[in-house]
Amino acid sequence: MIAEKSSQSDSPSVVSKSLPQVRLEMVDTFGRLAKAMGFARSIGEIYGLLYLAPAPMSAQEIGEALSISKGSVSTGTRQLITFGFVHKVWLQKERKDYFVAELELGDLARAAYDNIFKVRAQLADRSLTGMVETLVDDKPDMDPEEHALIEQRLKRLVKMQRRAKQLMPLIERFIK
Amino acid sequence: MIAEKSSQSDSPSVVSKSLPQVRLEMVDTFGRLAKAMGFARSIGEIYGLLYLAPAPMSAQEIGEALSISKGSVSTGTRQLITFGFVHKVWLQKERKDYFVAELELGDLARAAYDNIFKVRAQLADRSLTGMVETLVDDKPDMDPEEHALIEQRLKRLVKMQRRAKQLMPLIERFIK
DNA sequence: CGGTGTGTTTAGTTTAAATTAAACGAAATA
DNA sequence: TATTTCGTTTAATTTAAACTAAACACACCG
Repeated sequence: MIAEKSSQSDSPSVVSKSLPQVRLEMVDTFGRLAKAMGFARSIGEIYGLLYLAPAPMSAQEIGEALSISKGSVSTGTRQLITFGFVHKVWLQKERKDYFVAELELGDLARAAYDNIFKVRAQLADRSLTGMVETLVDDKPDMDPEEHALIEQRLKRLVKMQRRAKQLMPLIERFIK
Repeated sequence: MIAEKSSQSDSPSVVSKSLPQVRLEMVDTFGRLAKAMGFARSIGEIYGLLYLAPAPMSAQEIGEALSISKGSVSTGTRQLITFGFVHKVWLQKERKDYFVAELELGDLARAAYDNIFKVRAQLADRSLTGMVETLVDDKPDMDPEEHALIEQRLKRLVKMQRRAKQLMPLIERFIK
């Protein structure tokens, strides 16, 4: 038999108050999305949970809703906060932290852009520069033809990177 | 009979011909990049190897240069080919496949865009649509206030997605 | 037909990452 | 000060992904 909707009284192993289907789907969707972007699934799930929450949620509530541990909630929320996807709120008199999803889509996109795309672009930039330098060092020991070929291909990459850099402010204008 | 390559000058445990430093760096850089984008590191390494290769490389050569197994080379090259980053060539009379990196930067960017970004966008699209439908199903059992709130937030997402869609042709124009 | 040189697939192993449980620490409460 | 209640951190476990070795399949050649 499958999940009886409303048994007279709640049996012990049943989740205290199960979420509506939409919210479960949102949790799942953001969980997948996070994973696709190289983050832990739970990070996405927490955000998905908070995104449709009618009120700020405590760490404990989050853990129970998603069946994950205190520790995971702690590290997950911390990450989300540093990325700017979530913020803490303090409810009157309460000792607990409460969490709220950042809904402002512009802010969200910008945070993602700054923290992920831009950083990666810089890293790529640096290593490309490094390779150009290395090629100079390698030159003496290298077949001249191979050297020329590699030089030419590195130049391609530099060119591509320049193009990407042109694209960036364009995107920035769009999402800010 | 297992003929070792040529007994004259090769010591057995030494890699047949070690790559110049630049090429090693390229392998490493693309390996990292791939990992950062959620792919297996080896995928990136294969591409990095081929990108600076003076000639098409066989599966065996790739495996030896990167010290990875036949199987990894096989699955790696397959992925790269389906993404359009690499293609096979047949050298005259040879039975083996040889691999070449796709150098055309436009093609590369387009392939990445089509195969990764666009696909993800479509997936997100579909699940969002699904959630809107689910919300309709959920409505009867749901607190009207919560329903309204969720509806409003789903609408935000839809709006954001519409913006993202506007951005896409812009990017396409740029990279094609 | 074998036999040889390929590429692919599969089952099992290894490695890396995410998650948890438990210890710890800090603040509030009495 | 002792106690409770959170939140964070650490060590250990679990889970997932990548990788390998070996079996398999296919084409070609004798």
